[in-house]
Amino acid sequence: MQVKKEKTILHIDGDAFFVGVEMAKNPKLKGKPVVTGEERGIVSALSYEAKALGIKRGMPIFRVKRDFPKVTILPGDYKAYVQYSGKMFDIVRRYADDVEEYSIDECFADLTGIERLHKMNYRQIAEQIKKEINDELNISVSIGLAPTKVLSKVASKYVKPNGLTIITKDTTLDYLSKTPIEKIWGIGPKTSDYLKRKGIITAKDFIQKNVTWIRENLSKPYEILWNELNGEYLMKIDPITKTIYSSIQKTRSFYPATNEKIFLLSQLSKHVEEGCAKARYYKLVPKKVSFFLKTKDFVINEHQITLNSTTNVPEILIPLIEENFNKVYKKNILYRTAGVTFNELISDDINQGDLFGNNNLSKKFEVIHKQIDSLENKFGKHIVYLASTQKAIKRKVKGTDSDDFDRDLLFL
DNA sequence: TCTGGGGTCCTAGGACCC
DNA sequence: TCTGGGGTCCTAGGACCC
Repeated sequence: MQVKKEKTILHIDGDAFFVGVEMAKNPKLKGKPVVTGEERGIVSALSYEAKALGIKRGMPIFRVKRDFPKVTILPGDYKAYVQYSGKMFDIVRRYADDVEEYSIDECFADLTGIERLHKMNYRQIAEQIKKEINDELNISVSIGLAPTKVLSKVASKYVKPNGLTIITKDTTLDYLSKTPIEKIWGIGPKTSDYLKRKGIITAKDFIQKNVTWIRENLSKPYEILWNELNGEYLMKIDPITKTIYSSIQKTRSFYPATNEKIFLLSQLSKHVEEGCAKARYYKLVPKKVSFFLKTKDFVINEHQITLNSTTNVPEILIPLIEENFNKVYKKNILYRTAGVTFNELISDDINQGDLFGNNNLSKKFEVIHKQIDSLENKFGKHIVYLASTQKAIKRKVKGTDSDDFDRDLLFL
């Protein structure tokens, strides 16, 4: 019988990543309470010092200003975060060939078998990676090392910030007995409630169930999770850098909630324009487009449209949404969010058009939009937009970028 | 978690086919 | 005629993630 060689998977998680980068950019902020998210009106990331004061993610910025006047409030600098993220992953690639960029501040890497090459054991390699990230980028990360991806996520979370935790076959049970089931990657509120009702409180309780019980009570993804927690490597590292989206979504909430049809339609119109711009940027076209309204009570009403010809041109998509608007809209209900999603994106090059003759029109608009895109590149976002979007740009909306206003407008 | 915005993947059930 | 078994494709919707 062949014995499978145990894997060593590394997981790195940035510590309060966005503010970590802000502190690296401006070291004077180190050790101070700092939050980002000013431009959105809610806290999107916060330093450990800010956390200690009782500030939470999602807290309105005005409350932070009012209740914690000493806290530094910064707008998000997404470009910088992407840069730091890339540099962090590159440092990991000095040691491992297979690195999966999981999110802006997290990656997995397969370290299996590289000890000899680097003349260090796994702990030393992880320490070295951490040191290089600290020294070169001036940000702090937490690292987990374990035989599977799911266990490595448990490990990296176990000590934070600036932690390094190693879980082996022998110590798995011990760590999992101290990990509440809802902390496991892939087990959300619904499933953890369900499991708790069945008496499963910790991750150890979970892995001690037998496989038959898992199959009878849960769906397939949870069986994979169960195996991973039991040390069986099933979720592979996927080193392909994902530049291709399978969907693009644009949404915005507003306050107060409203049932004003014109306003909701113009919000959707704006989202379609932005979604189309993003799709064009990545040379993608959707096969399906859906839009939704979310009520004041957080109920989502959605409608999906299958396009008979793929297009990323708003002049074609917006009328379709207008036609179908009443399928989600009810007169007497107040809405708080509107959004648009482009589904089943395919590459623009293989977009062969259709048999219905829409394609020529689409192509004409495409030419115009390419020119607008390059104008916006030069002069900034929202210098040109459709008249149907006007209402969305003009009305002051909570959470809308302030630079949407007071621009010279050019109607199409 | 009193709830922002952008994503991925899985599943149940219906339509349709032989 | 209302009666099989089995397969595929599509859709809506749920659950989860950062």
